[in-house]
Amino acid sequence: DTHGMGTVSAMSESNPVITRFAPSPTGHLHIGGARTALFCAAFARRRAGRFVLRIEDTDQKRSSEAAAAGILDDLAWLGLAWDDGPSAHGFGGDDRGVGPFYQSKRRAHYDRFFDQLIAADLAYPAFDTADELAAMRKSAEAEKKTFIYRRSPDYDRESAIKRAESEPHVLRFRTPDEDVTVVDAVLGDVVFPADQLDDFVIRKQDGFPTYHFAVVVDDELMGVTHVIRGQEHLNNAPRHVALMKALGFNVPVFAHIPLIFNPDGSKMSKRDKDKAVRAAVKQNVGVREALANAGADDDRARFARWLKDKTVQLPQDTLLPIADQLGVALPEIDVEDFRKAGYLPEVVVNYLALLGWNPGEKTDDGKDLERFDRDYLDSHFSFDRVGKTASKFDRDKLRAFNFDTIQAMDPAEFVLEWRGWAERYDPTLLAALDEPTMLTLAPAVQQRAAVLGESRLPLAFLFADDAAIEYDDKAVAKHLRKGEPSGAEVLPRIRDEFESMADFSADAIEIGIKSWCEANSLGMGKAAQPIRVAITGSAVSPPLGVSLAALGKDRTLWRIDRLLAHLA
RNA sequence: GGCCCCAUCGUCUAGUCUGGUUAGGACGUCAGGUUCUCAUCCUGAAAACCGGGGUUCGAAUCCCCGUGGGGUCACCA
Repeated sequence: DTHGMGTVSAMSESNPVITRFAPSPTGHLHIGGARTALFCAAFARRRAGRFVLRIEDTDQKRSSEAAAAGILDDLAWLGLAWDDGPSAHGFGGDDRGVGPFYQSKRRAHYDRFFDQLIAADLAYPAFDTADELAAMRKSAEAEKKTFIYRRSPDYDRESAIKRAESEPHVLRFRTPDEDVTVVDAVLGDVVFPADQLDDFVIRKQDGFPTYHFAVVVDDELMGVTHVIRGQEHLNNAPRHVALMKALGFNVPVFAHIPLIFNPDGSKMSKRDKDKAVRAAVKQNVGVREALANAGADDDRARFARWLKDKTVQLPQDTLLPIADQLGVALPEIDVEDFRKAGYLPEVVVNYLALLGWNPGEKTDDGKDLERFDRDYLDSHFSFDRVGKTASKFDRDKLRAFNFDTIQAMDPAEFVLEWRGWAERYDPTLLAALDEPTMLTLAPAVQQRAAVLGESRLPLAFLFADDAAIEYDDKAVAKHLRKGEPSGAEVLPRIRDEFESMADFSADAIEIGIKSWCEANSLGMGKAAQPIRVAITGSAVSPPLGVSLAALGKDRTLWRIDRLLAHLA
């Protein structure tokens, strides 16, 4: 089997592969969803097929246009180009005429197949209220049985159809009484016993199809050959297969990929951000009091409700400022979070690919191949190398990948990346540093920032007000007062050396300090550490050359003078 | 609870299909070393086959039973 597929029907071997990613637009793209999309895209590329993007917005209450746009943007940032789908970011379009790609605009298609099923008595109206359903579930539970909805034997079809003309109702699918086998490319054949399958709802009271129905119809109409999705959908697969058969559709190959969890084994969800802030707020009585008593009445009431009830979540625009105020780092959950933190898209893609898939190849020095790009993935991806076990998201490893990638860039390349990120997430930084300065700083930052969001950290001394440098007593004692000669004695002399320098570039400063030390038979540390205390207040800074060059001669001398005055 | 999926270092995993390895790599951790500080970088170390039966000359690998973890049981997707 040259394509690395375990179990594939003869049909799908010969027909072009069509995969699809079908998010529902209820928020940003989740990192797990991104991996699903990645596998969809990679598999389609590998088999020279098509990758379809479809927006599942049948839930009118929760879907939003803004969320859909955000997801498209997230996918584009990751470089996950879709062939068929909404036109955006230069991707998408409807070359095969299978659109539209928003389910809310596909009502006519669904209606057609609803009619077909009703006519064949494979679907029927049901009038149970939510309360009645709940009661049925409750009594089933009391008998320690699982509630399985089935049409009763004495259901009167004629009168039900008549009644449906005037009364609110849902449409349910008459599930055939037979076992269903799901052919899965990663899990193998999975058999679901007939008595587990219920007559599930396929059309809601508002006339919209349920997820199960829309998915099945759309996949058929869009020619989808491989359904790649998270393992949480495995239990939906038999429903879909039964529906497909009832409708006379082709049954695609499924590939249910393992789930991604938090390090503690809990589900990785947007709720984690809320949890992190809640924990911090509980710790900080001051902030809690302040928030409880500030803002509009509505805000305060909402905050009180949130504080009391763990199941209530604060909206993002309220949550984020509180997180900022408390200095809590929110866990990255959505693609946007990783982007904001300053991870590189190609790194995220690389790491995501490794979460559940691996090339099984060695590098030249005999290690497992772990670092690869999209081209590699697109030419090597297969389901038989997709694992079956859920994995925990290891941020340290992602960071390490990102760090290595940042370090491997040449400074110009890094600055381009850095500026692009800052433009979106840290405009102040961009305003404070011109491009030549960033280029000077680049090597120092590259070795100290695993993610772009940390690029400010090693540069804190640069952004500080010259007159606001606070001296660390221990550093002053050790590097200025102690020794023979003491730093206090060395500093004025090296200061004069700086003043006389015409070229105050990083290299010139580096060489200047070094040769001055040699000329005076002093170790580098003898000069370097007092200078560090002068410019940072502490004994820690990036290499002096780039630090002083970025600071500029005037500010450097000023800070040295200030320390000297402080010592006097 | 029913049904379904899964099980190798702390984590991601290679090895399992086609039984024979000192069970390999990466991240993290720890210990050394280089360096003007921090960081980088280099070297090294500790660290795993869930348990029990079976098959076999031989089991991480094949089979069975346990145990554990997870998913799912909506007019959400």
